[in-house]
Amino acid sequence: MVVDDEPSIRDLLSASLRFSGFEVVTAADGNEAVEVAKRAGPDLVVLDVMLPDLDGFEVAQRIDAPVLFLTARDATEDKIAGLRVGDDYVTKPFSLEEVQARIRAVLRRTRGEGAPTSRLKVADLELDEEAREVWRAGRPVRLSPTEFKLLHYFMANAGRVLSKAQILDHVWNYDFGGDAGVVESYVSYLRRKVDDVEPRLIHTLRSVGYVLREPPSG
Amino acid sequence: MVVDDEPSIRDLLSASLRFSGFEVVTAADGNEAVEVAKRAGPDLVVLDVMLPDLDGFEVAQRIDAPVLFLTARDATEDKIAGLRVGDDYVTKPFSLEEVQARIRAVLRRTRGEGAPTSRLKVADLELDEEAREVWRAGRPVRLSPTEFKLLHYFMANAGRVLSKAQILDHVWNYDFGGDAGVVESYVSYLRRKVDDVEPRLIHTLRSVGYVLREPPSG
DNA sequence: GAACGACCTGAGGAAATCCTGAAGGCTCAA
DNA sequence: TTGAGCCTTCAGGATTTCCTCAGGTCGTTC
Repeated sequence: MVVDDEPSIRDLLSASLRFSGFEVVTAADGNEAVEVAKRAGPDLVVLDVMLPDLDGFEVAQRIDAPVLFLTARDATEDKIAGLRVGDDYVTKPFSLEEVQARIRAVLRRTRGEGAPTSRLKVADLELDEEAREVWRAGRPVRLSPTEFKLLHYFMANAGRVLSKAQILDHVWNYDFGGDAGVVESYVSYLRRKVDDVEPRLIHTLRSVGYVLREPPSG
Repeated sequence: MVVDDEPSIRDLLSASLRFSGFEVVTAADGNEAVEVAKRAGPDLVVLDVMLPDLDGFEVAQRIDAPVLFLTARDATEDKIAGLRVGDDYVTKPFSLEEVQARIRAVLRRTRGEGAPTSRLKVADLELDEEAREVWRAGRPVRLSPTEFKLLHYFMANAGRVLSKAQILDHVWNYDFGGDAGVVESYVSYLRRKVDDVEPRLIHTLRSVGYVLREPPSG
C-alpha cells in the first residue's frame, strides 16, 4: 500500500511497484490509509510521515503491517527513532531503486528465512543486496552508493535495453535536475571497476541506451 | 510473554523478540497476564511492575515461569528485593540489547547446562556474554557497558549491514533523544580497543551503515 | 572520407559523510 | 567533597562521493 497526499509521488511509486510485479493499493491521507489497510490487508505500507490529517507514526500504529516511512531529508534522525522494529525509512527526495531496495529488505526480514535469495548473478558478476557486496570473476569490488544502485538496476534488468532517461528515472532522485551526462560518467566508472575483464557485460547501444548481458555466443 | 499496559512498549518488545526468533504472546494488564500465562505456558515473562490492576510481584506469584521485571529507574532497591530466585529485572527506559541479554541469561539459568553457548566468535575476536569478557587476538579487552552492548550487537549480527538508526534503536535506550553522532563516537572507541590489528573487522559503508565481518575474501 | 552526433573519460571543485580529539556533565564510589 | 570512569556533544580535518565540463574517440550518414 502506498500512502502520500501528493498525487505525483503516489503515481510514481505505484506505477513503479506495479511494473515490478507488486499488487498496489493507494491512499491519500491517514484516515483513508487506516480504512484501506483494514480492507486490503497489505504486506507492507509505504507511508509518508507528513500527511494532511494524521501523523504518519499514528497511522503506523493502527496498521498491522511493516512500514517504510518517507521523510524529509532535513528531519533530524531522532524523529526516526519512532520506528518500530522491522520498519525502515527513506528520505525524500528518493530514487526508485532506493525504495524498492528497502521494500525488499523489509519483506525479507518480515517473511523470515524462507525468503527469496538476495543474490543477483550475471555471468561471473555477482551482487549481494544484503551484504552490499559485489564480485567480478571471484574478486570483490568496492562501489560507491550510486555505483551500487546503478549496477543493481542493470543486473535486475539484465538483457533488457535501458535508455539513459530510464536509468535516470530509476537510479537518481526524482528531483534530479541535471542531464543524462552523469549516466555516462557512472557507466564509465562501472566499466572500470567491474567490467575490465572478458567477457564484457555492459554494452552501449548507440543513441538507444545500455544493456548488461553476456555477449551473444557464436 | 510480554506484559505491559503501554502499547508502544508491548509492540517494541514483541516485534524485537519475534525478530530474534522467539514466539511471543502479550497481555496488557495483570489479570489478562495470569489468564494468558495459564493458556500459553510461557518459558519466560517480561513483566512491567507498574500495571493498572495488579502489582507486578503479585502477578509473578501466580505464574509458573521465570520473570524479567521492568521497573522505573528510581525504584528503590528494596522493591527489587522481592525477586524470586531465577528472576531478574531491567530498568526503564531500557535498550533492546539490554532486555535480550537478560532474557538469554534467565533462560540459560532456567534451562540448565544444556543451554546454548554464550560465546560469540568472529575471526580472532571473541565475546563471552556471561563473563562479560572480550578478547582480540587472544588478548583481553576492557569495555565500558555501552561499548560492550554495541560490540555484542555487531557480533550477533556479523556479516549483516547495520544502519546507524538500527544501531541506535537496539543499543541505546528507547527514549534516547540525541542523534546518530554518538554511534560514530562509539564505533571509534571500539575500533581503538578491539580493531587495531589486522584483519580489520569493523567496516564503514559510507551513507549506509557499518558491518562487522572478515574482509571479503578475494 | 568528411562531417556530424553520440559517447567516453580524466580532471577538478563542491558537497556530503565520516573520524576523532577535546571538553563538559553525569553518576557512583571512596 | 572529590575523583574516576562514562556518556554525549561538538567541531575541525580527512576522506569519499557526486556532478560538471571539456577534449578526445568512435560510429553513422551522406
